[in-house]
Amino acid sequence: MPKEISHNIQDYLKRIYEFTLSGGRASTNQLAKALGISAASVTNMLQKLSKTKPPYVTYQKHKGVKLTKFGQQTALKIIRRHRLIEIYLVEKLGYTWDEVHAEAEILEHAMSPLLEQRIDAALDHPKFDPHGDPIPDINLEIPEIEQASLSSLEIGSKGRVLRVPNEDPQVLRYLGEFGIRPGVHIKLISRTPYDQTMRIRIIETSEEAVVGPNLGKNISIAKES
Amino acid sequence: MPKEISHNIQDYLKRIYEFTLSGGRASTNQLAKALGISAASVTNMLQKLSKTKPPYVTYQKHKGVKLTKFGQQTALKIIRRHRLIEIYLVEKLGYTWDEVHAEAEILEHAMSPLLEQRIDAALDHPKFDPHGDPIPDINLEIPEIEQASLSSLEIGSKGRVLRVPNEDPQVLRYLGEFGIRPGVHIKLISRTPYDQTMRIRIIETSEEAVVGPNLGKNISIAKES
DNA sequence: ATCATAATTTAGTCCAGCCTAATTTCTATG
DNA sequence: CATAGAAATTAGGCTGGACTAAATTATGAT
Repeated sequence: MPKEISHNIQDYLKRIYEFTLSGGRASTNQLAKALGISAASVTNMLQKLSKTKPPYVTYQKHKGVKLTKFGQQTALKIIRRHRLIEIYLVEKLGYTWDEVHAEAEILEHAMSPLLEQRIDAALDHPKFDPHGDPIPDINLEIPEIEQASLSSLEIGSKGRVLRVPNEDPQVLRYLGEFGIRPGVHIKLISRTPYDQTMRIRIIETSEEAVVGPNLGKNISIAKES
Repeated sequence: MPKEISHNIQDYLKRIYEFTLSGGRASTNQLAKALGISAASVTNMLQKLSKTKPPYVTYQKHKGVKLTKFGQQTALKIIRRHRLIEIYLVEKLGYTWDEVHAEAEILEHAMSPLLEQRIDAALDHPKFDPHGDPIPDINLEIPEIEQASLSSLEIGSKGRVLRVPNEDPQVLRYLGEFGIRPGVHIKLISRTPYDQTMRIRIIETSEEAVVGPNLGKNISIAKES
C-alpha cells in the first residue's frame, strides 16, 4: 500500500541504507544528524516506515532500524539514480568531482525511469560512480569488488583507490589536490610507528601525499600486486 | 520575506504567467483546472501569494490575479529552466518532441543555478525551445518575434512555424505526423469558405496537411515573403 | 551497583496545501 | 431587471512532516 513514495521517505531510506551497509542498525540520532532534523521527528518517521504494507524497515525501540528487503530495493533505486547523475554531470557537463554530490542529492528525486535509462545508456552502463561507489544495475544488482582500507595496506605494496569519503567537500578538495581519487594507483611508502601517519605515492603522477590514520581507514582500495 | 520558494508556488506562478501572456488576468477556475486541484485551494493560495513581501501577484476578489513584476521575474526563471531542459533532452538525450514536456515539468524544480548555466552553455545559449517558445536569457530578457496565427495567413502566402500548442501529447503527435513543427516553412493553399478548414503545404517535405480553425488559431507563425 | 549523561520516545503543536460543503457574487438571458 | 447557473469565496477539516518540552531508557565511569 505504498502509494507515492515521497521525496522525504526516499531520503530516509537512502541514509539508512548507507548507515547499515556494513551490517548493524541505523540509530535515531545518526539519522537526525544526517538529515538535519530533530531526533523526535526521526523516531516518528521510523515508526511510520515500519508500519507500511509492506514495511520499509524493521524497527525496535531504542535499537534503531534495519531495511527490509523491500526497503532495500527502494533505496537501491534511488542510489542508482544518484550515482548515475553524478557520473553524468562529471562526464557530460564538466562538473568537478566535489560539485556533484549536492546536485545529485536533489536531482535523484526528479528522475523518471525514462531519463534514468537514457542517462545510463549515454554513459554506456557504467559500473562505478566518480567516487568509486558501485552503481546498482537496472535489476538493482550491485557489482562486487574485494575491498580493503588504505590503512590495511602493507608497506611497499600497491593498490587501486576504489572510493573515498564522499560527503565532505573539504576532504574531497584535500584529496583532489594530491590526486587521490578513485581509479588512481598508489603505493604505501612508509608508516610512522607512533601515530600511524602514512606516506603514499600516487603512481600516475609520481607525487607523494600524507594521510592520517582516520582518513586512511575511510579510503577503500583494491589490493594489487 | 520569501524564504524558500516552494515547488508548488513555482507551479502556480508558471501557470499564471502562461494564462496572462496576452494580457488580462488568470482566473481561479482556469488555474484549478490546469493544476488539477480544487478552486477553493486556488483561491486560498492566490490570497497567500498576494500577501507575501514583496507580493507575487495582485489579487482582486472575483477578478483573478496578475503577476507583479517580482512574480513575473520568478516565473521567468522557472520557464527558462523548463525550456532549457526541453531542448537539452531532445538534443542530447534523444527525447522526442512529445516526450519532453512532462519530464521538464518535474526537472525544472530540481535545477541549481550551476546546472542551468552548464546546460545553457552546452546548448550554446539557445533562444528557442523545441516548441518554438522563446527562452528568457540569463537576465530574463525574452527574445521577441513578430508573431501571427496560422489562421491569419492569406491564401498563397508563406510563413515559418514558431510555436504549436505544447500541452497535449495527442495534438503534438498529430502535428508531428504531418511534420508541422517549429522551424518548418509552410504555405497556405486554400481555406474552405464554410468552416474555415485550411489546407497547407509543408515546404520542406512538399506534404500537405489539413488544419481546422481552432488548431490554426493556436499555431503561431512568422509571416514570410 | 549507582548515577550522571546521552539517546530515544511520547505528547502536544504547527504549518503548508490540499479537500468538501455551504455561501456569496457575478453575469447572461428571458 | 430578475434570476438561474456559473464562478469564486469562506469555513472547517485532514494529512504529511516538521518542531519543542518532558518523560523514559540505556550506558559507561566510578
